[in-house]
Amino acid sequence: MGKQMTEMLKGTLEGIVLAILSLRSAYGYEITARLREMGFSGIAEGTVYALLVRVERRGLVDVEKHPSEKGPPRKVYSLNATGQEYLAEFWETWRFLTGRLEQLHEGGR
Amino acid sequence: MGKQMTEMLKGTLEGIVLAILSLRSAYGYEITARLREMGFSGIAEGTVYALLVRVERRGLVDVEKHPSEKGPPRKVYSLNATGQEYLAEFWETWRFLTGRLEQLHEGGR
DNA sequence: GGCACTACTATGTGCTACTATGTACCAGTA
DNA sequence: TACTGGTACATAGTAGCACATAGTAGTGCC
Repeated sequence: MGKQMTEMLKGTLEGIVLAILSLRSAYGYEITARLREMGFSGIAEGTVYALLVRVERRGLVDVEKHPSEKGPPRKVYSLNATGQEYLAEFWETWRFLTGRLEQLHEGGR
Repeated sequence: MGKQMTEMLKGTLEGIVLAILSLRSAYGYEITARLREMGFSGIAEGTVYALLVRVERRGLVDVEKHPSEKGPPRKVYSLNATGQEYLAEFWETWRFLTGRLEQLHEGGR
């Protein structure tokens, strides 16, 4: 991963994961895989799990344990009402930022 | 400042400041003021100065001292060739991120 | 038995933005 | 004179995040 991407992901990765969960429930390993499919090839597994622990502790997601055919049981996360509110705020903040940056980028030519 | 914004600015604020400098040279206090005009009302002065020290140390900007009518002399920063390359990378990384997030946002409805 | 894949957990590090505080210089004003 | 407010820069300490690394543990295949 580039250093720029690493820094830029701070703050946004959380929103990305919550957005993924808003589409449908998922477990950690699955989320990591989906991120890779999306092109975030360098995101460390540990990062995703740590993030999930955080959002769980903050009460943004609900958790259920499901047995897995392979390996240890899965912790399936789903976005709850608080999480949805938080995600809405995230999108607002994101829109503000993109607005300013587009402005700057266009001003540059 | 919202907590989300604070985290999201990590990695992007640097790009924003470099983008400002790519339009024209500026000094710290001026940059802070321009950020406030842009709507980033909560960005601390200290943050901007620390950031400028960083980018100077990394050789992304050139510095000149100019006397000021008021207060201590100004340190005027201007983006050099290395900085311009770095900024170009920043825009690429940014475009990648916005692409993925737009995709997610649209998939959400 | 060794390897690859699934699935989660834990520790320590580096980087960044924030808060808070301080220095210093000048202009206006009561 | 003393005080306030604006200009201009600097720094020490804190919190949060992504990373690297390592470990546990089960399954299936050759």
